[in-house]
Amino acid sequence: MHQVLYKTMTKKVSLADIAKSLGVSKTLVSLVVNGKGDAHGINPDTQERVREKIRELNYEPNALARGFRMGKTHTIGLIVSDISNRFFSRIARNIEDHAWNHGYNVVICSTDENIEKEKKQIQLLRDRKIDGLIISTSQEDAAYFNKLADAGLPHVLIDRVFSDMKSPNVSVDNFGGARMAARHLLSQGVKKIALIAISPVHISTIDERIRGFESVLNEAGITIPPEWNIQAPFEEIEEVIKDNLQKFYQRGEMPEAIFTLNNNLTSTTLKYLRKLSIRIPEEIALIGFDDVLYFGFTRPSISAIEQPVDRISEAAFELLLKQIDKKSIKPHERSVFLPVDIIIRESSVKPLRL
Amino acid sequence: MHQVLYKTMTKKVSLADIAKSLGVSKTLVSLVVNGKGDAHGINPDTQERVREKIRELNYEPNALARGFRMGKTHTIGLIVSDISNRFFSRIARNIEDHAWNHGYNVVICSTDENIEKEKKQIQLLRDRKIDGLIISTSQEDAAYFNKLADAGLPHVLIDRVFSDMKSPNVSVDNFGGARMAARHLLSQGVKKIALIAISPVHISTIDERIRGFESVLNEAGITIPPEWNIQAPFEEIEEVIKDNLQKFYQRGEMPEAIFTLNNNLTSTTLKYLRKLSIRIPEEIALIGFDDVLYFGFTRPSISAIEQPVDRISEAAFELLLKQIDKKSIKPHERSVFLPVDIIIRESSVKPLRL
DNA sequence: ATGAAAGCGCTAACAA
DNA sequence: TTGTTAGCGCTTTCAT
Repeated sequence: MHQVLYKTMTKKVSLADIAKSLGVSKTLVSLVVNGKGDAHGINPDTQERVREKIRELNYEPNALARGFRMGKTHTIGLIVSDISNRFFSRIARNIEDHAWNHGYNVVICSTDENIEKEKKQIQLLRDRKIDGLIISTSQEDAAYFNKLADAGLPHVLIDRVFSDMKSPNVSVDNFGGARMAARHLLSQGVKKIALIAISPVHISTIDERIRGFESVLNEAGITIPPEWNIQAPFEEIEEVIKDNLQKFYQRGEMPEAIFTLNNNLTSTTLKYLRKLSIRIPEEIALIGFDDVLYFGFTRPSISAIEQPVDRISEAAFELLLKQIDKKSIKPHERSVFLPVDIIIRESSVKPLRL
Repeated sequence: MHQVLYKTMTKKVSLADIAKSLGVSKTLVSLVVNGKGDAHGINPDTQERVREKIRELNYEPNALARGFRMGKTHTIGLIVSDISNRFFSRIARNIEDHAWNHGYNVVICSTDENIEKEKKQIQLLRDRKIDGLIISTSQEDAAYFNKLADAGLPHVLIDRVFSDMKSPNVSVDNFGGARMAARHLLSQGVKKIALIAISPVHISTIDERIRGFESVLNEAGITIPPEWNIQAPFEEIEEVIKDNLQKFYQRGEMPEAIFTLNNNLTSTTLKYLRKLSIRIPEEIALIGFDDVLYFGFTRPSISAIEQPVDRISEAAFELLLKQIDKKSIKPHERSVFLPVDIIIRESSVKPLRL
């Protein structure tokens, strides 16, 4: 056995190896490796000898073994619908930074709004013993997460949340943001308004945005006709938007304004509006939920409801870390609710009719 | 000791637990858990009893322990300069999909082009025993990766590669793409051309794009004057572009065209060109390396060199998997080299001068 | 067809 | 100030 190792393999050097070659115990080495040497009153000389040997043998601690032993992987999961969506990639970036600053890695998963896939991903991450989870869920209710909470997995829901929920969560004022958009549109004198959402509508953000938007219209005595109340399944966004816009155009019955419920929808709508050479905002005004950098310098620039991505990420990570570190979260801190802003640009401002 | 566990903790159930409660051995349970029951000729009834118990006790295999024992984490690392850059978030998404299909998770790290940070990240991932690594490096030469190769860590370099390199890698024709851009610009009759790059220029993609672009200009007897050969450090892209564009504008000495070396640079340039109300393409034509969805429907739409993101990701993952699975990679497969396309849109087409 | 036992690399009681 | 030892949960020879 020994010979075999000896002969061929460049076996990784372990704690035991360096302990043996130094004639000390593994404990000792472990202590100095983890910087607990002084705290445990270990002879500075000995410590130096250990460090020397570590360098000499090129020892690399096996974090996996350590994690196994300590029940901690220093890895968190981030689950979103699509990491290539700018909103989520910015969140990912922010969370990654916070994680890095605290010695954590983050593994990302995209669900494509597929609930079964999402559950599988969560289960896999749990099996892999991640220390915590930040998730923008596609599920329909809080049941699954209440179970997660009971199971003691630190996690926080972001973006999409549920009202009756134990889990810490951070969300934005989707309802209020949508109301801002509606009021703004109304102030431009438009009455014929279309709305483009993704289905399933059970997703809290979408639901709230729809309700907020319609609430203002209703107050003004306006209803969105069914054919202008569009819902596109995640995989069919392109087709649905394209088809509907074309239909409007051909029939000559176009809305005066469109409210799109996320940045992806906004971009896609913009794309097909352009293809049809429909003038924005003259023929159709456009405003979307969720701002994206380029909206600011497109021609026309695109109005949007801006979400505080940095604050979302920061709050989420903080909430997660508290759970991981078993620090208490006061009830009123458990749900972080952030305001949004409306950024009015060219796309939604109707030219003055003199 | 036992009492303590017994009393309070809802200890996770382990293989041993279900083995004990069934009066069988851990081996047996392990075998059926891993679906090797039949192969080892284990009594179907026994197998069913085990499965039953697993359900009853809600047993969840500890993938961490398994990984520790087997020396495999089923996790790969993806290191890029910035995951929120659309180019990389698309790559991430693609790689994540491939990984998921093969039972792997991916942990992402953004380096901000910081070499020291990158090295720390790699080291951390190695300590965490990831099975492999896909990286768009910011390093200056292949030395580090040659060492990685020697150390036996499966990895593949993407996007940015080195010529003298052992590591499998996948890159695109940066040189050729830049030449296309240059030829196109020349065909529009422009002679006064500026180039905006990120520094450090040692990054292979940037270097190649610059060389490719200049080679065509040189052939046409054109040189880019130093003040139009702009290099922006990663953290100062905004400022540098803004300042330079302003300078051109104020002095009234503007180039007729600008070539930007990545999508971020293109967007930022576009942004400040607009702020200065400089007309594109009439006053300044613009073409960038790396295409982004919205370039297609901006007004004007933006010309760009398009990279085959899907193929990059696919090739990279395949190359990585082969290494992880210890399958041989033929020498000629070790470097995947992909073509790029030029997409000519409005921003780079000069109006006819009659 | 099933079981015993060793061991992956590390940490933490407990001893000395 | 340092060492002994017992696991963490799993897989895998090698026995039976």
